[in-house]
Amino acid sequence: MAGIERPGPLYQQVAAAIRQGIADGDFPPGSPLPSEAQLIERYQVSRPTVRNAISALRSEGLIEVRHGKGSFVKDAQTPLLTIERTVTRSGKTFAPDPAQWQQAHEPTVYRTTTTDTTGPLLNLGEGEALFGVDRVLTDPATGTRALHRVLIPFATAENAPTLAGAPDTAPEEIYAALTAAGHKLTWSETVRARMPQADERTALELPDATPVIHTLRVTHGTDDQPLILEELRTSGSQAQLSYRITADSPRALRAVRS
Amino acid sequence: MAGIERPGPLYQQVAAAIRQGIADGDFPPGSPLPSEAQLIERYQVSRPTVRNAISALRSEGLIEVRHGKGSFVKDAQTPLLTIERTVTRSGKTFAPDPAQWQQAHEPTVYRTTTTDTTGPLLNLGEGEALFGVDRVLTDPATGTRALHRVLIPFATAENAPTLAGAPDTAPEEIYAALTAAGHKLTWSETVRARMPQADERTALELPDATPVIHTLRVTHGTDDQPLILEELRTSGSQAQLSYRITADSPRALRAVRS
DNA sequence: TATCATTTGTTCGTATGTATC
DNA sequence: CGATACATACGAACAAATGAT
Repeated sequence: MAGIERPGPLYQQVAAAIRQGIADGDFPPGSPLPSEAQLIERYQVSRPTVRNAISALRSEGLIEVRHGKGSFVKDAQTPLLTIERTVTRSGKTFAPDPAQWQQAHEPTVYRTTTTDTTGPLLNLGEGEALFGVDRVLTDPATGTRALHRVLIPFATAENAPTLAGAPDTAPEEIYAALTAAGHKLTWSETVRARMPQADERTALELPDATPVIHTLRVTHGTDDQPLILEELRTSGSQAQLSYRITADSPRALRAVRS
Repeated sequence: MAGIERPGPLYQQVAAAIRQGIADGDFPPGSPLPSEAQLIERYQVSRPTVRNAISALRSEGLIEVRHGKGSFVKDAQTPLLTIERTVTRSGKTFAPDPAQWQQAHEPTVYRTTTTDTTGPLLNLGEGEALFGVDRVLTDPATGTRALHRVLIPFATAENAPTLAGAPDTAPEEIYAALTAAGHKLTWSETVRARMPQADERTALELPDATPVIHTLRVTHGTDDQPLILEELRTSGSQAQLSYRITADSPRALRAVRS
């Protein structure tokens, strides 16, 4: 054994030794770890033990393993992209999300109905008709991807003539259309994090051990009536959300459940 | 082989079959999966293959494995706890976070200095002196835990007499003290998600495949001057954050980096 | 293009340790 | 205490990706 004496499972001892090596700068960010064969030799353990140790480090997000090449230390992941979630407005026009999103494809427009998740948020029963618009967004500067969805109840579309014909409008312009229809808009938003589903992992091109940030934003009009629902999913380690907050009098807080 | 013919690694086929069983309701939430020995028998594969499949499902957060007992289907985890991040005020008093936090221990008060993360947020150089206050919070209704940290620059404490003597004050009262000192407060907050460190996993009592939601909140006073920095870390699957947003004129957005 | 060495991925077999009931 | 279930550990072989020859 080479420098391993602490108690606990062998593979954890190996993992701890490698962790220490990373912390000590023996393996700087981006550099390769010793190969499995070398780790076997160095710590005098079997291959399953080495692989178990590497698996532990990978699920901590500390290293990245590439088939046929080796294991590499991830660089301390400062989020590359900041997504500003505060809504800004100049007169009657709303500023777009300052992230330089590009659409990977044309938006997908479809019809659907409320579910037990979306129904309560829109203050509708189950089975009510909705327009849905899905977009895959890309930030070309960082390569970060995001999935964006807008759900527009038929009732909302009917009251804002611009929307009924073209639900695949940018969110800023939906806001403007709703304002033009006489609404004074406010928003409520919830944020949660979870591990991605398999399809999300491929759609967002997520590496291992990367959680998904999931936001639900409800746009409220006059009398706090819910008008539309937006959903945004993106990488929790590549992107961060940003909010600006001002103190407000304690109106009845809308309870937002998901 | 029993119902497995798709291509790809064997363990992925087994994992897919179990996933399907969960989706089909063969294994309802909370119920145990067949034991390893039974899965070996059912799919006619070796023990490493079965364990590999189970490991994949575990890292997706689909199942939970308990030593000596078995593997259990996790119930679809709707966040149990909503943490309202909007600041509300009545006159000169600020309302506390409505989550029913209890302190697990007395707050830990210490002195520290700015780092390359905290310095820029507070608009200070590196090595500037700070008070630090750490708290472990618990929501008794759900058992959800959170780690809260307040960093108070000495310069801020000196200008708000109440703070200098007792930095371990509840955030609402810090806000009130800063308002009393003549500041009109605004806040900027960033949210990110990542996998927990080992110590966070134990402190927050996180199960496997659970990401951490990490927020950084800067309180700004007159002239957008940064006054204090708050940090909140909690489970991304047990808790969700909630924000209320009103459209604002496009002032210079404070770029918040972490 | 083809081949080869290196490196990680998958799969089998087997034995023993430890937690739960 | 014993039976069951998961955890750890060793050994061995072949597959697949990568990069260089």
